[in-house]
Amino acid sequence: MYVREPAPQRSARERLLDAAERLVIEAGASHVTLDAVAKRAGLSKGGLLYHFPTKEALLQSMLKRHMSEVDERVAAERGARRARPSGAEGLRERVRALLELSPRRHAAGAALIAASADNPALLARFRGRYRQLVDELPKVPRSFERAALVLLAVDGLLLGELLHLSPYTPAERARLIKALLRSAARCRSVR
Amino acid sequence: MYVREPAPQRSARERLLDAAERLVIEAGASHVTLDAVAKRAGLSKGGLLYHFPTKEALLQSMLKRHMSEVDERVAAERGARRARPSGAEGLRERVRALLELSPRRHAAGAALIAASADNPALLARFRGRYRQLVDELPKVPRSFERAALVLLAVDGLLLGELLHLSPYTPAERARLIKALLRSAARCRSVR
DNA sequence: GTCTATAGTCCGATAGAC
DNA sequence: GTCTATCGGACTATAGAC
Repeated sequence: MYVREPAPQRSARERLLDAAERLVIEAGASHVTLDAVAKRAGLSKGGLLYHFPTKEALLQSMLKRHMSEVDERVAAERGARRARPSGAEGLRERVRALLELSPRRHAAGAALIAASADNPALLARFRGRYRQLVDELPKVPRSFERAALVLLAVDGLLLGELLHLSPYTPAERARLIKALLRSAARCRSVR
Repeated sequence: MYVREPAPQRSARERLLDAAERLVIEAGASHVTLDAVAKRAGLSKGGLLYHFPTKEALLQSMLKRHMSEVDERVAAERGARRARPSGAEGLRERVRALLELSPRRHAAGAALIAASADNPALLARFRGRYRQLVDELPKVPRSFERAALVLLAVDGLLLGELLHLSPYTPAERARLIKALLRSAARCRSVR
């Protein structure tokens, strides 16, 4: 006798988060309405609101799941090399992990930020996570700027693409990413 | 006899654009409603819609005016030095001009992008302007990446601040801007 | 847990008086 | 040119049946 299937298929909750994520990526923040999300997940609006009592709760869960997935990806990248690097060493790995994230994950993160754009509470969570990253940067006068500039350029690239105002061709983008990784690697020695 | 006052005071049209700009900066994109803009300009919604037949027309005019003002600022910076620089030389001046723009102008630009976030037509105009900038960058393999990375970092800083997810302290920000200008200046010689 | 129905709000836009 | 009044639609959220 079996215990009723451990995880027969994705739970309704997860299907809702999937649907919302797909929507925010494909249609943009303004199209993430309760109706649209529920319809896409094959549920009614009432059904959605059972799992997420408010829209903010939905966004909050999307954000949380997204950050977990990015962390897992970074941890995987880290595991494949050496354990627990710190300072600028960690930066290189994080930049690599960030840039090698699937386009889908990029889009999700950036679009989520856009969707949270006028919700200070949601953004605070994101900002806090970012601050942790900055605190791991080397403190030495020149190294800090070097490392932070790499981070800023990554932001510029990803946010620019989210907002559809990046004018770079795929070829140019590839060159930029290579340069970014080179730059991040160069930071290591200046630690 | 006088020709009915050349420009007695700001026209209703300009007052509307001012009001909309103040709103998008202070309250965020989602608060730029026709009602709110009209009220802030001391007009009714009907009055507003006489000058701007649709909301998109309003945003379009805001964008146009904003880009004109930035261009004027860059031209001023340019005039104070030497005329018509090109390539990476132009980059340094543009980066300087961009970074030295008033916080208000920064906020306006970034907030406008956010307000246009799901209007492809409006964004195309912005993207086109950006592409011109990229086309002025040096084409040489290493120089291009160097220069583009500076631009990307500027974007990252400004967009990050728009979205209120920049975690940098004012002191850190000042250090980053100095580093950015140094980096842009260094591009010149690699032309 | 999931549904339907609907309340209540706000938005962009139109119509027409002045 | 500017106003008031209002329409039609979309949104978040609630209430209550199943």
